[in-house]
Amino acid sequence: MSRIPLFEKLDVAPAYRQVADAIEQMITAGRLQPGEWLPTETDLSGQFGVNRSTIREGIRVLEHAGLVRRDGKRLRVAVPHYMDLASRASRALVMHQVTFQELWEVSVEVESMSAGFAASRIGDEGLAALQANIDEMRARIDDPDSVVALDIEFHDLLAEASGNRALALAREPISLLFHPAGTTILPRLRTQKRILDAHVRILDLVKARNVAGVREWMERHMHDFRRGYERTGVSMSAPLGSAQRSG
Amino acid sequence: MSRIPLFEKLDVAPAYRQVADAIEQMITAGRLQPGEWLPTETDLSGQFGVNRSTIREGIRVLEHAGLVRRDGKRLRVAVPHYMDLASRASRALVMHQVTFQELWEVSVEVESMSAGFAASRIGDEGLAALQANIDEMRARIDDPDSVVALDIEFHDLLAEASGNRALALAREPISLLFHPAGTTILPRLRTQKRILDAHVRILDLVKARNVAGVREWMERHMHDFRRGYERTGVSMSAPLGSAQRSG
DNA sequence: GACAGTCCGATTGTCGGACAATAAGATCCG
DNA sequence: CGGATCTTATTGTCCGACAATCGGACTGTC
Repeated sequence: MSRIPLFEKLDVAPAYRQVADAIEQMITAGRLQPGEWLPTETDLSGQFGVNRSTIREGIRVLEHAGLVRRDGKRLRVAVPHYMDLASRASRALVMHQVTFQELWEVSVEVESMSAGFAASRIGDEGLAALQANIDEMRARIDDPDSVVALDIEFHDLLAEASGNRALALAREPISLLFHPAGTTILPRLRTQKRILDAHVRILDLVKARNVAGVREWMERHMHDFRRGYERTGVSMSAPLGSAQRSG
Repeated sequence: MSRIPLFEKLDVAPAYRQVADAIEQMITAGRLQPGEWLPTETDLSGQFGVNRSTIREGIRVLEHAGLVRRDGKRLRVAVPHYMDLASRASRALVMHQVTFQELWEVSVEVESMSAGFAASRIGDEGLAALQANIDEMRARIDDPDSVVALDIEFHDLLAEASGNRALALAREPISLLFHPAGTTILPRLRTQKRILDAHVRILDLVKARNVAGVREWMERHMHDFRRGYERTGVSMSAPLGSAQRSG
């Protein structure tokens, strides 16, 4: 059945894809700097020698990939922010029927890592932001939705303060998926106070630059979350999204 | 200047985006199952009441996002594989001028995690694949390019064997960026033998289901890599991609 | 019956031209 | 000089068209 291929599979990419690839390469090669204006569609149509419709199809791709952004009417080159990718990544995870077990396993260590780096590198603004987050959570302690949102924000702030963008990128899709999980758990269990206490403690340890301590407490905090999840009765090994339909 | 807004900012998204969103939502809501055929462009054009060109622009977006795939001529719904996203994620990292330091920091723990899970869950096929990888590396030990590729494959295999897709997704963009790093290091340092030995050892520990041991060795292996990188003289805190232009 | 060759319809990829809406730039006016 | 007005460039969308190509039916041969 499978012979040694004599010829390479010749790839005749449609024109719109070639257009997208060409522009993309131009950008990644640095010949089009972020912030620069992209030529107009008519212009590109002339340069590539293809119809404007074809150009448009190509541009749509780049636009959605976050490589070019619409500023007013015209297009300019942009650096894609992770967030654009994260949402698609988490959708992929849901479609692959990833379980909460998998999600949580990774999160324990990733959040611990993130908190650890933050403890060693955080600056004054970072500390202030975390403090503000805690204050607000204390004020809204009775509103489960707010608490969930602030909980996630707390972790996001830590990740930001970690000063490691590779880490931020890696954890973002996972973080996104914790939101629906949180909203299903909290209202049922009313463990808001417990979350707040953990955050206070973690912030204290971050302030003290206690890397080992903050990592330990973060792990404890995550285990807490897991226990909460289990107590709702939703199976840890059920695919995500089965219990969490976000409207 | 800024009054209390009387009306919400009504979001008049262009038609092609509405088309893309509508189809995307149809898919994520499960009303279009993966594998199903998508209606033809003319058909969609009729259903949405917009021109076919507009439909096409919308479809391009989904296609590039990996949500629909071209099977022969027509389009069918697909589950996006991480790999589609990973390449874009790593490009984002490069454009954000992430440093090797950041990359490595995360990798130490992520690879350790991945190896640890693999040790506790790997099956016979997984072990066989790792063994095959090692055998091949031994055979090609004198070809630096092959060794780099096999090195990365070894780590990818471990991640796959970890049985955690969230982890696989998170580490993939990082893994991709290690490839150029590896190709710059290895030919200069000739540490192929050292890599091979580490892999052998790691596989042994995985076989022995020794989670703690495998994690420790993986960390050692990663520190080795870091030392190699440092010895090339390239700064750990220089942005990725400055030294590593992949043709 | 298996197989290759041929024909036909459906579908995509691409094209050219067109027009309304609107943002950006230029111009005029106080 | 600042603000209102006019122009122009550019995008978003449409229409209609055609060649290329794929899938499937149909046919003839062995």
